[in-house]
Amino acid sequence: MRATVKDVARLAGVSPKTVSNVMNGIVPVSGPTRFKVEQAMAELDYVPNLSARGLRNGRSGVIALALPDLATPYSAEIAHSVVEVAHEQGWSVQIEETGSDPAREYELMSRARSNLIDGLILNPVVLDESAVKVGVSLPPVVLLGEVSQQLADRVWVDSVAAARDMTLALGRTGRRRIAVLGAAEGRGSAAAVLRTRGYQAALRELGIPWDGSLIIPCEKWSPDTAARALSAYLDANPVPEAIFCFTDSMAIGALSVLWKRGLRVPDDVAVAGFDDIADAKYAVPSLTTVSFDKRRVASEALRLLTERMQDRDGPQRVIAVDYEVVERTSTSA
Amino acid sequence: MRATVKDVARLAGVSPKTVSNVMNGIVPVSGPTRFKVEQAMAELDYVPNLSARGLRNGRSGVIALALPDLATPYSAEIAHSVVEVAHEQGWSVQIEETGSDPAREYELMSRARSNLIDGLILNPVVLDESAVKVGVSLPPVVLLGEVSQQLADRVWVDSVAAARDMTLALGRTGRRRIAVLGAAEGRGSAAAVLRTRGYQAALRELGIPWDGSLIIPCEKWSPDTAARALSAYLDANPVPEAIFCFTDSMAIGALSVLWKRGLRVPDDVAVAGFDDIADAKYAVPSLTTVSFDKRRVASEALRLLTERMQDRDGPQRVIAVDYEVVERTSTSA
DNA sequence: GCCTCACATTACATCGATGTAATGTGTCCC
DNA sequence: GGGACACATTACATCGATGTAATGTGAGGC
Repeated sequence: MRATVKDVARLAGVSPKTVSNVMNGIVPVSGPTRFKVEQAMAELDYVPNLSARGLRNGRSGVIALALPDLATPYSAEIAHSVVEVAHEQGWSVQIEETGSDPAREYELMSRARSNLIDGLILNPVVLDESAVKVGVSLPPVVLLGEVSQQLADRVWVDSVAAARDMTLALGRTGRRRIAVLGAAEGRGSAAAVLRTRGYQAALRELGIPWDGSLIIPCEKWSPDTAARALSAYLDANPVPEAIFCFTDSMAIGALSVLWKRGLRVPDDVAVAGFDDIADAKYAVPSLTTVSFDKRRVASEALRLLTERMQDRDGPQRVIAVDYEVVERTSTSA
Repeated sequence: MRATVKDVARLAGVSPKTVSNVMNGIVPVSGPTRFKVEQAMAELDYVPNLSARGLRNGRSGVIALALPDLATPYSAEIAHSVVEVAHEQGWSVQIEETGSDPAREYELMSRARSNLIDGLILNPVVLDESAVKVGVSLPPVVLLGEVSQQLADRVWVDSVAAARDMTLALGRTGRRRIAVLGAAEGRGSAAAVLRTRGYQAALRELGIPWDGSLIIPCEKWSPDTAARALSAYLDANPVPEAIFCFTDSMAIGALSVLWKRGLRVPDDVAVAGFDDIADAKYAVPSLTTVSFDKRRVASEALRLLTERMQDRDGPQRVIAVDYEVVERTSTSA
């Protein structure tokens, strides 16, 4: 049987509350007593029961992180950063996958209200108006990424500006027939809409007329679907001078397709991505992309979240994380 | 204030226990009563407090998954599968990173004993003798991957056989100067030792004499370190006919280095990996690798874990997951 | 020697859900 | 009509840690 505070107290010859005081360190405990208690804890190999503590305190020390799909490198890197930063601050992280399913996002909200979780960092995909209902008593929530409505605290990278900068960078290398892969077709994700918007803005600045045939839609932002979409596109259209993929994962799929077709990157066509995942640097050829500090995203998200736990009714805040266009071989002139 | 069973009971005009009975469905509840209770729950937007339930039941419905580094594609895919399978069975997953640090593995064990977690799936790196102490009352644990000692239930892929098969496959394409990248130098990870052993076995079968200069050590199994290690190696040694990388991540680093040096894959040198991560198929050129079903790994691990929770003293079990050598462009003749 | 004051420690209640054992409410049968 | 029996429901205790308020213990001052 597991030892409890009671057992420790009995062995140390003190009351349970004193044991608790030793652990928490808020109420002062005299030296000798503390020593006795600590020895008893060690002897019994005492581990506090966090369910009981959570029940009593109303806090569990666990936050949830909800991502669309952990297997994608982008999500994985974000998860890595969040887990790392959270651990440094004494939090545990429970991971949930939403699979782009709004129902899961609802489910998570109620899970977060079940007191096993003190807060939620949510990277929504379809969300927008769906899950985060206004008026319902929400747990502390921080959103990651682009969301059209302002529903909760949020950490993001300015997709419009970044996509614009990337398109301008492609333009500077002299390429004019710049395609985008992953654009929003009808109601797409917020990120797709915004990145498309930045792309359009850049075209205007570059004096390049809008050409709808350079918009390559792609429903899922994975290498598989990107590869299929690009392949189908190339079957029916001339090769663009550049392809701006809305994520690095898609760019990796694109590079693979281009290579298989004997098209040389960057000589025949330039390729750019977004996110700067770890493998971008090791793509063949190394991938030009929009880079930002994922650890910073994680630490800002956690900061907003913990501050929100303190002050449930404070004003909503939005943190924009800096980005940078990193030009590598895949777009060299 | 959050509603509790008491509030629901009052509104429904029944006792708290009846509310509990409705939720759990073990004790029968008459139709009308059940209806009243359900309506009261809906009206109050009742969400059960899982800390309290966990305290009472001794189970939290949460398992922990500990991986060396979530950001690596391999870990990410495993995490994805575990989270997915666990969710299907009603479990939540708390993720921890060990960063190859045995201290973290200890910490996890005690965390798992703190009742916030019902069990632990651990992918150890250095572990071996370190963390899982015999004789200490352990929580239910399932180990993933290669471990030299038999300490707990385990799910693995037979690294010796797989490495042997891969090496034989490389030999069949006529290549004889087969290097390995990531081999164990001194006390390496269990996987490194076993894969090296399989490689050696294959060489003997192929009648290729052992050549120590073809062993390229690499302390961390990341693209970065692999790229650096291979680069340094190529500065000082002739180009091998094939490079068997002990993980796909390393292979991706290797492909990048080879491409930068103008060495053509597979014409000048073949490259093979291990794990069949999602990007292997989209590498340039597509990567030959050892493939296995990660979802199967996850479901077997979860099965062993839940069965272990039922029967803490049952015999230890080991599940070997099938693998397959998938030959892609990077090793074609 | 007595009273005060500070401080460490204790007894008890509490967090919310649920198992146990007892109570209540019917139905069925002789 | 009365007794037995099934079944739904209830009162109470419990899981383990901790806040509250009260108690105990000592030192220090007159």
